[in-house]
Parts: sequence; structure tokens; C-alpha cells
Amino acid sequence: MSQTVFGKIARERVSDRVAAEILRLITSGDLPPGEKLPAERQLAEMMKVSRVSIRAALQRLQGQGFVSAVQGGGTRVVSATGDTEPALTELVRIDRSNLHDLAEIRSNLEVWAARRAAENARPKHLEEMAASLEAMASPERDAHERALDDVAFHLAVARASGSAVYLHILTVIRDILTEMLDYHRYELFGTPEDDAAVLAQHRAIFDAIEAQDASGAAEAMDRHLSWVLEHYRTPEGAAAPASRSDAAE
Amino acid sequence: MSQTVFGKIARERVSDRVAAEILRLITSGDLPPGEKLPAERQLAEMMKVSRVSIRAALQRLQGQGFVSAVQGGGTRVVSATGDTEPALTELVRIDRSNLHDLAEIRSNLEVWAARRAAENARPKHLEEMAASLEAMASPERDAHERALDDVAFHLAVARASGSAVYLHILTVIRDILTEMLDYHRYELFGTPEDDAAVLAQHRAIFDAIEAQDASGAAEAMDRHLSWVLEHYRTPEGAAAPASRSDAAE
DNA sequence: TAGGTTGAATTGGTATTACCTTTAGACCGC
DNA sequence: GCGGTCTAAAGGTAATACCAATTCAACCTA
Repeated sequence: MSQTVFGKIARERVSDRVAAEILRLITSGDLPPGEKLPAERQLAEMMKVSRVSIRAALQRLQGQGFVSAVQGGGTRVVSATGDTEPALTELVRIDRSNLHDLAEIRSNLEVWAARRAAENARPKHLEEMAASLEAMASPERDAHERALDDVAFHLAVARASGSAVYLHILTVIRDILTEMLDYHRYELFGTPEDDAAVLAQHRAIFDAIEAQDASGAAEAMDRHLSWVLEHYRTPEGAAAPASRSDAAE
Repeated sequence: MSQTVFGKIARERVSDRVAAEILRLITSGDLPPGEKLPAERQLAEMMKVSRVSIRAALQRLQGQGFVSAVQGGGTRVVSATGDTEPALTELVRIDRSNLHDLAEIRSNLEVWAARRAAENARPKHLEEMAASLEAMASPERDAHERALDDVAFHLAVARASGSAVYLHILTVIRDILTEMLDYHRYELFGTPEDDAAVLAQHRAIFDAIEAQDASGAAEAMDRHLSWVLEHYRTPEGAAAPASRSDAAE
């Protein structure tokens, strides 16, 4: 039991050697992101292995987020660091109803964050929120800019909460939501009345946070998100928050 | 250019469909970590696709860290969340106060899940919960086993919520909490009175879910977690829930 | 000539078949 | 029991053929 002298044998698959070699070229910078690597048939011949092994290696590298293959197009390097958070994204991609859950969970977290923000907000955070409110109130902002202001406000609240963990989780969720919504080409629209309502709700949240009224802030945020979810609910229901509600805020 | 009649075709790789299906089984809990999945040849026949496609799917899942294959041995599930959260783990490792935030966020999510569970629970989920309750009530269970029963109950609620997204996020958070707490060698203890109180609270949650009382379930869960957080709060405050509250439940 | 169209070459994706290497369990003899 | 052997099963590799999407240059039309 105490014979630690014996490590496990190297035992390496051919496809592992291939993957290691390609990965080495990627991380060393020889194959920068965007670069198209040789065709599978060429790689197979160059490395003197079967195409099966080449494909096995590339499949794993795809799973790790280093490369991306398009039928007929080729295989390209997409990242030198490898993305790892495709799990949640994949989950949502599989079943659209998960998108609704995710939006709901996010709402929950935002309410929690509002409470925390009321307790912890510092002057610079309040300034940040005020700035985005002012920008959003400006009449010459178009719909797109307004959406960005919207995001900025919610981000300011997140920062004011003083929780790095929350900021991280929220960012992950937001990325997924925007990616999925962009993918489905959702447009962000709102009537002037809607914009006014959103602005008023934001102001209520801000006032409560500024007054360090934790419960009030939580309630205001809850009202706001409920309004958004309700207001932009789509007929089919499942993909309800398919609107600015999630893409923007 | 304005021919919007033609949406883009579903075009999906066979191996993607296979990977999605397997991933669904993993994230839903049907294939828990450690479980060995059917042989490639069997999967190929069951899904009516070639072994090549099965392997392509498994290679990608390996790259994502969900499964692990060894020649001659088989393919096993190693994680239900993949390689997702290294960033979040690092965040917590750097600043212990983040641990408290994470525990608080988890509480929030559990309350939400309890509400959802009351709305969606199916017989098998109720049975699962009842089983863990019964086990926990048994006098001959020691502290360690009791903690496992505790986890089982909360996991059953999570599954009953019917939200794969929630199950995923909760698992990630739980893994981080247990890892961090185990790392600091926290012991899980509780007086018999405490155990009785926890059991009673679990029963209350179960009853509400069984009665499909969403608000009641949410309140019961909230009371339970508040009690746990309060009861096991440590003097230093920051890492407050450093006890069975997070490691176990 | 400019610009769109076509079509063959290229490239990744899937299927089929065959064989090798390792693992795991049954079996057997000492 | 203990160790060894045998064997069926599982994953890994190879070779070949064909499918499907993309690319791009030759081609054709206005």
C-alpha cells in the first residue's frame, strides 16, 4: 500500500499523441486562433496514422473548445486557452425550456443582489447607477443604446452587491442568455411607454438602494423583473423571456 | 434577401444528437457519476447509428470532462457538470468570504427549487424524498450516514423541480462547497436534538411538496435553511456556514 | 466588363468491416 | 486460498467507400 514507487504506466493512445502535438502547436502560438489547420487526410499522412486517430484527437479538442470543424469548410483554431463552460450552454441548446428556467433563476439572483446592494453600495457604485439612469433618460438614445444602458444599470447593481461570486455567476448566465437569444435573432423593441416604465422601475430600485432600504430594493427589483417577464411573455410560453428582458438587462 | 420564408434548416450532426442525448441522461441524474454506460457497439445498435458516430460523441464528451473511457474496461461517467467551474472555485479559494455568499445564493436557489418541486413533483420523486426521510429517521444511522441522507433529500427536491439547469448549477455549487469545506477538514456534527429538528423541517418541506403547496414549500425550505445558517453560524462570521449546513445539505 | 451561376474539387461527417490490445471474470490446478 | 490461464467483451486503430457541405475558379449572361 505504501509502495508509491510504482506510478501508473504511461500507456498512451495514438490519438492522444496526436492531440498533444496539435495542442502544443496551438498553445505555443504556431497555430494562432483563426488559423485553419491542414485537412484531416493530410494530417493523417503527415503523422503516419489513420484518419480515425486524427478525428478522435480533433473531436476531443473540439470538446475542450480549442478548435471548431465545419463540414466542407475545414477545421480552425478558435481559442488558445480552451473554453470550459459549454456544459450549461449545451444544456440550454438541447432544450429551450431550460432557457426559461435560467431566466427565472437569474431573476431570483438579481433580487438577492439588490438587497445586498442596498446594504453594501458605495458612492462610486451609486454614481455608476445614476449615470446609466441619466443616459437612459436621454431622448436621443436609440433602442440599441438604451438596451446597453439597461445592461449597465443591472451590472452596476451587481457590482454594488460587493459579491464577486454573484458577479461571476451572473456574467455566465448573461452570456448564455445573450448567445442563445442572438442565435435566434430576437429583436429588442419597446414602445416609448415601455421605456418610461422601465426607467421608473430602475429609479425605484436606485432610490431604495441609495436609502439603504434592503427590503425595499429587493421588492423593487422583484416588481421590475416580474413586469419585464410578464410584459414580454411570448405566446408559446416556454421561451417566454425572448426579448430585451434577458438579452439586454 | 427578404425571403424570410426560408429559415435555416435544422442541420445537425448525428454525433451531436447522440452527444446531446447522452448528456441529457447525465445531467438529469439518470446516469450518475461512476455509472458505466453501455458498450459502444450496443449504443450504436440501440440508437441505430454507426459506431463511428457513437465514438465521435463520446470523444467530445471526454474532451468536456463528462466521461472517461479505458480500453477494455468501458466508458464511465466521471462528472455531471464537466470541467465547468474552475474559475468559480478559484474565486472562492482566494477569498473565503465568497464562500458565505455562495452558501447564501444556494439557499436562494433551494427555496426557488422547493416551489418548483411542489408544482412539478412526480410520484417517483416523492418516493425518493420519502426514502431519504425514512433513512434519516432510523436510529442506527451514524452521523456520516445521516449527512448522506440529508444530501439525498435535497437532491431529490432538486430533481423534483424538473429543471436540469437548476440541477446543474446546484451541483456545481455543492461541489465547490464540499471541496472547500472538506479541504479545511470540517467535521459534521449535530446533537440528537439538532437532528430531530432537521428531520422535522424536512418533513414539513416534504408535506408541502406532496400537497402541491408551492408557497408552503418555499416557506418551509426558507425556514429550514435559515435555521441551519443561524444554528451553525461560527464566531468569525465570514465563513459562517462552515458546517454540515453546507457540506451536507 | 461586371456580376451572378454553375459545377467540380476539396473537406469534414457517416457507415462498414476487420483486427489489435487491454480488461475483467470464469475456470482450473496446485 | 492462491496463482495462473483462458476467453469473451470492450475500447483503440486501420482501411475503404460514400455522403454532404463548402469553396472557388471557370463560365455565362446582361
